[in-house]
Amino acid sequence: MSIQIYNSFTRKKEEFTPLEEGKVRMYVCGITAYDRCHIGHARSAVVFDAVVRHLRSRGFEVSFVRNFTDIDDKIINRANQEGISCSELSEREIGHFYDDMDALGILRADIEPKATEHIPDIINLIEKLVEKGVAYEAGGDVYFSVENFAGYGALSGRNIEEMLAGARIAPGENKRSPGDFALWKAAKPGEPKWESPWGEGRPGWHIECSAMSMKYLGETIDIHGGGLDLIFPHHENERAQSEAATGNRFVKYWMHNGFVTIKGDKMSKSLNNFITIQDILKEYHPEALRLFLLSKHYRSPLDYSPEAISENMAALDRCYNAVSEAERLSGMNVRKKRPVTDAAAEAIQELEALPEKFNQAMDDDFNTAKAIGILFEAVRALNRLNDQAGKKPSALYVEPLKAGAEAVKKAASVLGILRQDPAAYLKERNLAALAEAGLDQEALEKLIEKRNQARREKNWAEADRIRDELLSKNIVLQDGPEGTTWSAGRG
RNA sequence: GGCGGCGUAGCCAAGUGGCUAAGGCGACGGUCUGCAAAACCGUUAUUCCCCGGUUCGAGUCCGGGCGCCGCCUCCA
Repeated sequence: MSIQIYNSFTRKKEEFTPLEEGKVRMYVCGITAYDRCHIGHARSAVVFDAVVRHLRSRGFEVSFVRNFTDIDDKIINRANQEGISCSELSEREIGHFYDDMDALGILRADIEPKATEHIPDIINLIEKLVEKGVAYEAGGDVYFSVENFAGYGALSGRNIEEMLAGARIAPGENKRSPGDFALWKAAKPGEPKWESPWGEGRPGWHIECSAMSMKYLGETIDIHGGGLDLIFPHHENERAQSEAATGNRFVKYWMHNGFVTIKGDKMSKSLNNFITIQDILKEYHPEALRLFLLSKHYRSPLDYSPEAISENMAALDRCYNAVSEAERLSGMNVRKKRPVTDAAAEAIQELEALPEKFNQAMDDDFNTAKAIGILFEAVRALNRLNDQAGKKPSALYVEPLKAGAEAVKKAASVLGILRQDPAAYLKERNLAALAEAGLDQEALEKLIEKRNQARREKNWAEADRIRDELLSKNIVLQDGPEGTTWSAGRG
């Protein structure tokens, strides 16, 4: 069974056949480093992270490039507002980007190039375009002439006439035609600038991705990704520049993720309805955010709400509990070798089928929603196995428990969840809840002992009072055969 | 106006022609427990926005409505 990818260019699912067998060249447009990242950025990052993880788990050698735009109008404006230099601003925001991405468990790209470090490559590419007659210099600017590139608009599904009808030339621009876009912008006073054959200036936005993609991955690459909003004009322009320069196809598969909406509207700076990754992570575990971002197919819109993240937190807890319990049970020293129950045998079979089913879902255009469903079914099977192994211990459960826990963790790792040691995850969560309740472990143990004393005396009212008091502080008590344990609630 | 997408249970969400419409959250019942919690088991959409059509057969294809959203300017 091959991998299918929805190609935005052809608007249908296609069988994925990389240019070179077993290898994948992939480029994803990174951030413009001028502000904190919001959930929309997180979605794009998490989606393409899952793509890379899955391709690698399927045995592909992936060369993954993600750029930083570190010179741009937005950066210049923001730096001026703050009274700092553009490089100070972009360095700071790249630092914030890494803080957020590391927390989310986003793998680093193999190469993470910055526009300002590739000015000579950009200038070379522009020169090539000027030589070929598809770009022209005007007043220190250089523009790409869209009318000289046949097929402009093919990616975004629009034709030149329509676009020209609506487009206008802004004051101060020296374009010949309203559809043309800047490859190089002449320096204005006080702006960062570089020497070029057309005088001092700086690169336009689109050209950097073409230059860096071609430099590190070659003239044609397998996958180029980004948010849906990049299709036009960014990717349309990238494609035009690159193919005009080389005469070859630029990208084999274009992939675009859908937006994060909030109350149904697109999250954006102008509507002022965005929420930053940093803010979410103050409230929620990063893996709960990841699970939420992967809970819907990557091309569909995804509506954000705090409740939605909470729901995923509950599901994540269940997964960690199951794996933790399986690991605990498999570590117990049991000598008896009584055969496993029928229910356990069924659960074992289900767990054995997990990798195949999971891969099938992911192979189908990275259907993470389906894959998560399959993972959760496996978690339920693992719990069933835990149940049986706990009730009637047998040495014959040890291997299936270990294998089951491993299979669940392996599948989860493609989604980038269950990355923590389960016991450590639960402990961390519990200690955080304890701190929030204003208790320390000793005080809690005392309360538990006090309650157990009451229980021995069958003073149920007092026992329940203590339990309810702790519950109101989000500490849940569980009475088991081996005594009373406690854990953080899901509040 | 042009182009594109979406409408599946209380909520979120998979499913694009055919066995019982995945899965999660929530709710309810059972096992366990002093009672609970966790876990497990069971129940929770005779039906997929509406109306027509194609077909032996449609949530899935076609036509027409209604509703929502996005792109067309910087945007993941």
